[in-house]
Amino acid sequence: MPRPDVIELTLDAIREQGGRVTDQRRAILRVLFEGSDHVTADDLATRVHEQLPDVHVTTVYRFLDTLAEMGLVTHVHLGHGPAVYHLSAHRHAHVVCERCGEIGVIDDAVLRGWSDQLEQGSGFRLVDQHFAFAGLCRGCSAEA
Amino acid sequence: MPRPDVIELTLDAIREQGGRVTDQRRAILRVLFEGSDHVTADDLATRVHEQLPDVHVTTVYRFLDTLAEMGLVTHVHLGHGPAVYHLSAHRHAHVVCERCGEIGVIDDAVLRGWSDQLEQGSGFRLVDQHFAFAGLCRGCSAEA
DNA sequence: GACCTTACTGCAAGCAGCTTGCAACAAGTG
DNA sequence: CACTTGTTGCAAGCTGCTTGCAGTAAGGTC
Repeated sequence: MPRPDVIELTLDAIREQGGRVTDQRRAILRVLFEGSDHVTADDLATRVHEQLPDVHVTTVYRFLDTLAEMGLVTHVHLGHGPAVYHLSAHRHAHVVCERCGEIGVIDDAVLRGWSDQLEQGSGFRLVDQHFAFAGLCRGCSAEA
Repeated sequence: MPRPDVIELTLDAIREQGGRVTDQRRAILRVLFEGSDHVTADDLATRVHEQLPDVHVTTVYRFLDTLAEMGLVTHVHLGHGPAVYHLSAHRHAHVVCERCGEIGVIDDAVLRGWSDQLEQGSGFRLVDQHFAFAGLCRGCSAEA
């Protein structure tokens, strides 16, 4: 359970920029802050429904958008299928096993190294990984 | 213009495995072999229409599938939006500029290096990049 | 060349994952 | 309490595919 204040602080920030605080938003934040990373919008809605059964997915998407604009959440595409959302604070690049779907984390320093290497070659820098890298986890690559 | 034989050879291979050769398939192959890399299924259909106006996108998707099973083509997701297809022979990992959409190529050796590095850490290997890496090209990263 | 099997095609419909338009609602301000 | 305007739920729309199905036609056989 997160300290309640992070939620209230976020809501204050929303109010400060002219936004409004609603039960729906409070509930969504609650799930976001207590929940695991890598939730889809649909997961979020389902979990919000335990507290507030009538919140529409549309509302979830729209609020996630708002939070994204505030820089609070980001989403990542792990492959085909829906995007997953997480707090920006937990930002990191992802590898997803193409076989079993296991998610791995790529260290920031490692990614920076790759980016530097790439930049020397083609001039591209790797950014803010919005799309996960495809891979094979240890188990699956042993099997294959 | 590709030598006509690559197309006919491919069609022979299709026949050999019990597939059938149709005008549609010949036209699609023509576009695939002469065309640039990074075409969407829709692009393909449009360009096929110049020769054969009634080919349905569904047909394109289905034939691309067949060709993929034969190992001849692969598709890559460059970001949001449709996937792009190319001959497997031209396979390579991609970086896409998040700002202007420019596409860069990642050298195979480089990718292998990254994969090895990652494997030592988390055990994941990078494979066959089905999803492009997000990045910024030299121009856009200078501007930003 | 006729015949027959069965792959292929086009069309319409379906589906996932969002996004948009809109009328009803309700935060927050004075 | 009234009023403004952000927020919500719902229905509909949109993109990028995928599926079901009836009709067409490759390609082997006689």
